[in-house]
Amino acid sequence: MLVVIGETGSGKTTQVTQYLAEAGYTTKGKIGCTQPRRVAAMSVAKRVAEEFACRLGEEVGYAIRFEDCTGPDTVIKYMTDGMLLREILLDENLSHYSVIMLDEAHERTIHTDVLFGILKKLLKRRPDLRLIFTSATLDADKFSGKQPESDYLDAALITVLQIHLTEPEGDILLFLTGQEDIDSACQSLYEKMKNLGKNVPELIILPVYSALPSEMQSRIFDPPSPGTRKVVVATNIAEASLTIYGIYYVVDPAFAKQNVYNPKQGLESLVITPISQASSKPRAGCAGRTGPGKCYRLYTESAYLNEMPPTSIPEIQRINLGMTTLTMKAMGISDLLSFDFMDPPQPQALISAMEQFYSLGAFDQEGLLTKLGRKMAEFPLEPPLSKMLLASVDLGCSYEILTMIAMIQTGNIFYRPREKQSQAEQKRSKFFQPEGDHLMLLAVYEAWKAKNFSGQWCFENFIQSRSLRRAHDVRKQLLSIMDKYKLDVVSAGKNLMKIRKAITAGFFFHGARKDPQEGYRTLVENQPVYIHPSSALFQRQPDWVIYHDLVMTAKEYMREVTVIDPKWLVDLAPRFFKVADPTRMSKRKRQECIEPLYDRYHKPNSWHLSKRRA
DNA sequence: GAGCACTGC
Repeated sequence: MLVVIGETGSGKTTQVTQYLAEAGYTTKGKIGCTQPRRVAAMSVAKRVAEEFACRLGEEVGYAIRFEDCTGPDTVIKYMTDGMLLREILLDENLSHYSVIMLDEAHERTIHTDVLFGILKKLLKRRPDLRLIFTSATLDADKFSGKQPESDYLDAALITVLQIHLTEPEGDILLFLTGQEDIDSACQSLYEKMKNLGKNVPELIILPVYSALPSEMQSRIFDPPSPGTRKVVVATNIAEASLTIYGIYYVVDPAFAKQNVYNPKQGLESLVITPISQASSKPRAGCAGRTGPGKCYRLYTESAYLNEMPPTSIPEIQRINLGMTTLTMKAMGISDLLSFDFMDPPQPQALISAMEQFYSLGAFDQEGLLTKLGRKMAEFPLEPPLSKMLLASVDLGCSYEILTMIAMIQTGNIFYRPREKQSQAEQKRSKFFQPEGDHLMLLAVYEAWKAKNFSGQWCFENFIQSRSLRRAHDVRKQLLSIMDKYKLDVVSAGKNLMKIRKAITAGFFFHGARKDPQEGYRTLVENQPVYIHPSSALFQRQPDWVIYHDLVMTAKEYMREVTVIDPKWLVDLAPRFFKVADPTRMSKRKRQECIEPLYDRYHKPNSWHLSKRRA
C-alpha cells in the first residue's frame, strides 16, 4: 500500500499508471485508476492513450456509467470511483486487477471512502494486490460553523466593479452560492453598470449554474469582443467541472451550499456554509489558467485561519447512507457499525439506514439481506426507489414506474426563466394530473416520446432537454438490469391505482395527512409540512398524500406529491403501519383508523446492536 | 404561492 502526495496537475494521474505498466505490473492483471468525476476519467484516459500510442479502448480505456470504453486488451483502466464499487459487487476479489489506484482521495467522496475500507480488507485475501492512494493534502480535520456575512453579496459586486474600472484587461470569475444569488447578482450588476453611464467600457454579465440550460451555459465560453470584459458569476460548478479560458481575476466570498442530512427526520437541506481552506485553493487557481492572475479573497487572514475549516466534512458523514450501505451489505459486509471507515459516519445514520431496510423488507428479523434486498442492491437507486420498482413488477405497472423513477432521479425537468415565469408556468400546468406529480412526470416523458424525443418540443414547453435525455439514459440502464434478472416490464394501462400503490410501497414513510388547521402533518414525526406551490396538487390539497422528498426553504415543503388511500399503507408496509385499535383511541383518532407504528418494541433492533449476528 | 450547490451509480 502506497500513498502519493502531489498537487493536482503534478502528473501523478497520468504518469504513475504508465510507470507501473512499464515495470511489468500488467502481466498479471489490469491497473485500475479511479476518479471522482466522469469527465476526469474520460479525459485522463484519452491523454494516456495518446502517450501510450494506442487507440482509446485498446490498451488504455475508461469505464463510466452508460459508457464502457474498454476492450479485451485493456491494461490501464480509468473509471469513476462509483464504477469500481459496482465492480466489487460482481467480483469481490477484483481478480482481474493487479493494481488499484484511488486518485484524488483527498476529495473524500463517499465512494472513495468506502473503497478505501474495502480494499484494505481485500489485501488480506489478496496480498499480491497493490494499492495506491493519491491525495493533494495529507490531513483532514473537523468542521466548525460560521455565520454567513449578510453583505458578502454587496462586497462581491463592488469588487467586481472596481476590477472592471481600474484593472487591466482580463475576464472576471465571481463565486456565489446558488441560482437565486446568481440571478439577482447579475440583475444588480446590470443596473449598476447602467447607472455608470456610457463612458465606462462594456461589461458582459454571464450567469452559470447546473440548472441553467446548456445553450446558456455555453455562452460563458465565448470570448468577449475587443474593448469589453466579461464577468462570469458561477456556483462551484466552475471549480472543477468547467474550465473557462481568459479568466484573470477571481472574486471569492468563500461561501458555498452544502447538503446536510438529518437522519432522524430524514430531512435533507442545503445550508450556506464557509468553504474550507482546502477548497479556496482551486478557486484561486481558476485565475490565470492561461496566464498570470489575481484572486480577491473577501475574507481576512484571521477568518481564514480561525473560521474556515482546513477541509470540508467528508461526504460519508453528511449524506443519506441508504444506497451505499445496501451495496456494502450486498458485498457481504455484515457488520456496518464496526467497518473500518477512515472517518466513521454517525452511528445514528447507519442505524436509520438499517431500520429503513427492515421496514422495506430488504432485511429480515436477523438483519440479513432478504432476496428482495439483494435484488434491490442491483439497481443504482436509493433503496425506496428500488423497492418501488420491484413492487411495481408484482403490481403490474413496472413500465410506468421505470419512467417515473428515471424522471424523478434526474430532477430539473422544468425550466422557469425569470423573465418568462408566467408563460413557463402555463406550459407546465398543461401536464398536471389529478393523481399527482409522479404521474405528471410520466405525462411529460410520454409527450416527449410521442414527439420523437424532440429538442424543439422541449424548448417550446420550457422543459430541459438535457434532463430528459439523461432520464432516457437512466431508464435504459434500469431496463437492462430488469432484463438481466428477468423482471417483467408491464404497463398498468388505465389502472393508475396500481402505480400509486407501487409508489406507496417504496415511500410509505413519506406519508402525510391533511392538518385540519393548516397544511399537512407527516405520519412519522407529526411534523408540519406543506405541498410545494409548484405541485400539481397545490390547488387540490387531498387528505392523504405520499411525497418523494422534503425540502426546507421558506417552509418545509413536500416535493413530488401523489394522492393515496391510507388503507394501502397497512397492506404495503405491514412492518411499519398497523390498523389502530379503536378501543384504545381518542374519538378524534378513531376517525382516522390508521396510526403509524414506530414504537421501539416493534423494531427487531437486536441486529444492529449485536456484532455476533449476521 | 415558491426558489433545488456539486458529483456519482
